[in-house]
Amino acid sequence: MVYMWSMLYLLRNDPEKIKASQRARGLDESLVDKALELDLKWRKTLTRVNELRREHNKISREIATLSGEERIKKLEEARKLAERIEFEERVLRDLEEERTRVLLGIPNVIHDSVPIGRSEEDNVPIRFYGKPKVYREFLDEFLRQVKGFNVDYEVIDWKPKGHADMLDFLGLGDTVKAGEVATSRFYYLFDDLVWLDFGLLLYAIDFLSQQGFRVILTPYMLRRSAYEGVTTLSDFEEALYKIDGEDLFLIATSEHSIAAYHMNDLMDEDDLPLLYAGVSACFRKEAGAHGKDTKGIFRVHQFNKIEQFVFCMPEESWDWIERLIGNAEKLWSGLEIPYRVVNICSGELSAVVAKRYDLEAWMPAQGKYREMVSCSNCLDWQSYRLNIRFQRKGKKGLERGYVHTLNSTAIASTRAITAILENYQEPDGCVIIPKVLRPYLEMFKKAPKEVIYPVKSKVGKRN
RNA sequence: GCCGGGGUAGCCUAGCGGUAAGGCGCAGGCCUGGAGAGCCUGUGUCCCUUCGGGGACUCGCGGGUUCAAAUCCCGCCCCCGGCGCCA
Repeated sequence: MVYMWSMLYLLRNDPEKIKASQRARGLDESLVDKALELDLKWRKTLTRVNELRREHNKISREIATLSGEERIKKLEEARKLAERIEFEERVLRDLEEERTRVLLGIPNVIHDSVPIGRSEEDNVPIRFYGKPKVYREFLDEFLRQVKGFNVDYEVIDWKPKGHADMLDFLGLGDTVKAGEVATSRFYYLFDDLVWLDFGLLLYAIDFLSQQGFRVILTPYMLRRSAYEGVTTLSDFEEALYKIDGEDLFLIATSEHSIAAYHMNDLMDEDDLPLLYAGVSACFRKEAGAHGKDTKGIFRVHQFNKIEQFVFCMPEESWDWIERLIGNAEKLWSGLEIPYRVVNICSGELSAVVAKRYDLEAWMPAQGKYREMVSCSNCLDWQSYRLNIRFQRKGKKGLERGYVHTLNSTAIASTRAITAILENYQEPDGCVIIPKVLRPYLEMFKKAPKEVIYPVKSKVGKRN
């Protein structure tokens, strides 16, 4: 069995598969032919260089045993050969760089089960949970999003407040002041919402640690060389904050620091899978999102997140993606928040990912299902770039290859809070606390236990 | 930040201008009633192959000197110890 980098393997053995993936993503498929040609040239050149080097090594070895005329003659010969080798090596290096550049630029090859499509509209819902509260005016919109599934729902005649309005109404959040001192998309949260934030995180790590996930706190910054292994170049401009004057980037998710944790590692098959429940703040520029979700805390530059991360054997990753989305569903059905799981279409997938499920919570005030969880199989896209390998006993001694990596949100705090503020909102604006979170609030004397009520701000500037 | 020591194959260790030595682990083979011990071979990356094998590369990373660099020179990264600073 061959376990080379899957992209190079496919290029040499099944280039049509890469082309089909490129087409499905709406990208240029001629890159594949270009890579194929470069690879062929590179291999030919390498063979030639190897022959020259062999000759040079032979002469060089002879020189050590010679003296006088003979030695001088061979020295001259070696010098000339070295010049030629230098030239050919430059050609080789250029070819290799170009081939690598093209290959690294090709997005992950999508899985057969990924729906072909261009936009959000082409994502395919596969499961629904819960009984959404649907405001009468959103009924058509809701039915459209249910796409023929038989989903039980409850029509309500009062319009829930949006989560942004709820921050003001409850007096527990301030995005205006945050905008003044930081920029927009930041927030101050107070009291009950802080307890709720922590409660959500604790709930998630308590659950995941019982599923065999190792709880892990990670660096909040990574150097570029590590970061290049986990994401695409465009993310460095669009998503990541850079520390001024230093080779450091704030992490957008602990997925990145966890993947990087095993950079250059070689794992025994017996050690896999490795399961991690990452705990971290996440920092995102949201550069391409002007005008979207500008109010409130749905889309922010900084939030807390519990992340599931798996390193596994290649043949197990398609099983693991189902288990990860399953874990996320257990957490969210535990919260009793209505959601649907969608299979993300080819055109919406990032380059890193071969397949992705999103878990989208029903948002009663928006009349929409909105993304809460993103669950992805990255195959060897990250592990190749980070050089994370496994070894196993094969027929001819040890076999080595690249592990597969997967990641999935468990709970991202601010988004989960928005979902709770809208789904657990009573007509009077109070918010019931999901039962499953209550144990994690019990331990704090001042934390809310059953209901979040509006408060008058002690600062008095707002409300 | 300063001074010293260090980074060698999966792990540990030698080598300090002449083409990576040794040990452990692991795999295969011999031996055995079986196991162990012992002995032999192999052990990273890549290319070519008529599938027998042949060859190149690899000593933290990147340059330089040389016919030849793990070894000498320059820059950078990381680890350990000490000093300084510090929650």
